[in-house]
Amino acid sequence: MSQNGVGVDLDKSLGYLLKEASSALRAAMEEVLRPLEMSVTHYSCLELLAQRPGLSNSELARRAFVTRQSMNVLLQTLEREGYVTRPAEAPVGKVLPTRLTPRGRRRLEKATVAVRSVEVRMLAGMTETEQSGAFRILQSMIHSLRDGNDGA
Amino acid sequence: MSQNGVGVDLDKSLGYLLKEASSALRAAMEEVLRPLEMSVTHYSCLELLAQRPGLSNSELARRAFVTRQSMNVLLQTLEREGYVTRPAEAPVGKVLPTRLTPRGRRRLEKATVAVRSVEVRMLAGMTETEQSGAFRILQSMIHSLRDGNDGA
DNA sequence: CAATGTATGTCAGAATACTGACATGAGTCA
DNA sequence: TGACTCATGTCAGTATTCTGACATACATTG
Repeated sequence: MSQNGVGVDLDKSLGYLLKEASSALRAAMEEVLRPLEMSVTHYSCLELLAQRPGLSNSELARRAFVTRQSMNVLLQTLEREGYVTRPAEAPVGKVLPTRLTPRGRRRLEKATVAVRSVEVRMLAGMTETEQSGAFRILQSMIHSLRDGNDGA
Repeated sequence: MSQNGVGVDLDKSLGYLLKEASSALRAAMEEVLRPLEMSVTHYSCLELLAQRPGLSNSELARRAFVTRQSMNVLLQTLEREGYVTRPAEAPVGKVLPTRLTPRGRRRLEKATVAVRSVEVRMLAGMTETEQSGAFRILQSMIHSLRDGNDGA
């Protein structure tokens, strides 16, 4: 109606839709995690550690899409509350491998169930074929975006 | 390798991939906008106003995926710097329709070109069919996630 | 072996976004 | 008309994340 032909056209932009979907997913996760008094970032960190025990602070940060400084303050909190442990001294270099405590594992279990329900809901109405199609397409986007990071 | 069968399996999770893609897109946008001294949120706001002149603060907030309080402080900044204008009094109700100034429009133009190049890069390697497939799939995810927001 | 480059953990301050709260205006309904 | 509900704009305080900076540890290279 009031399009001025500038060219991006948010209604048809895949980038905008990507942001919208990601935002909706985050909101849905926050909603089911709130009763457990856990934030999305907390959950991500614990889930990462369950699947890759011994991950370092920096590695966790990269995989949770935050800076290592942010992850560090999160880990300090989780450590103080007894959900994760880190050795006092680094076995090698400065890298401190982090692990879930039994308490952390218990805390994660409920959250995992809640979050899985969200993912199931998100996938509702999509066939197997569509799901693997979505998988490929998202990977393609990520790859293309990362490529030109330092390109002139 | 060290999968413990918990069930989510981030490597195969569409939710995780969605977050990864969204994060990569945001990083790419930040990179091309940095030389213009503009943040992604600034750009989003201006682009929204270009396509939908007269949008209110609350509407802008919803479409930029931030709270109306955050958008309000952003608008105050943009207004002070002369990129947007709002009437001193609301024509109807409390809603203040916001509009781009010529200066704001000029500022947006360069940013639009930069951001479009990112979107083009993201779409590289995808056929037309894949792009419309991605569009449908993302819309499906959004719809499914919004549905259960007030369920039990 | 020494120099350099890269990656890590961490502290401190700044920027950004959020939650809570309030008053105001419009719509609804009896 | 009056009570009620809802959405908006805005102020204030809180929380979260980021940027900048530093020391340390390993790998590479001459």
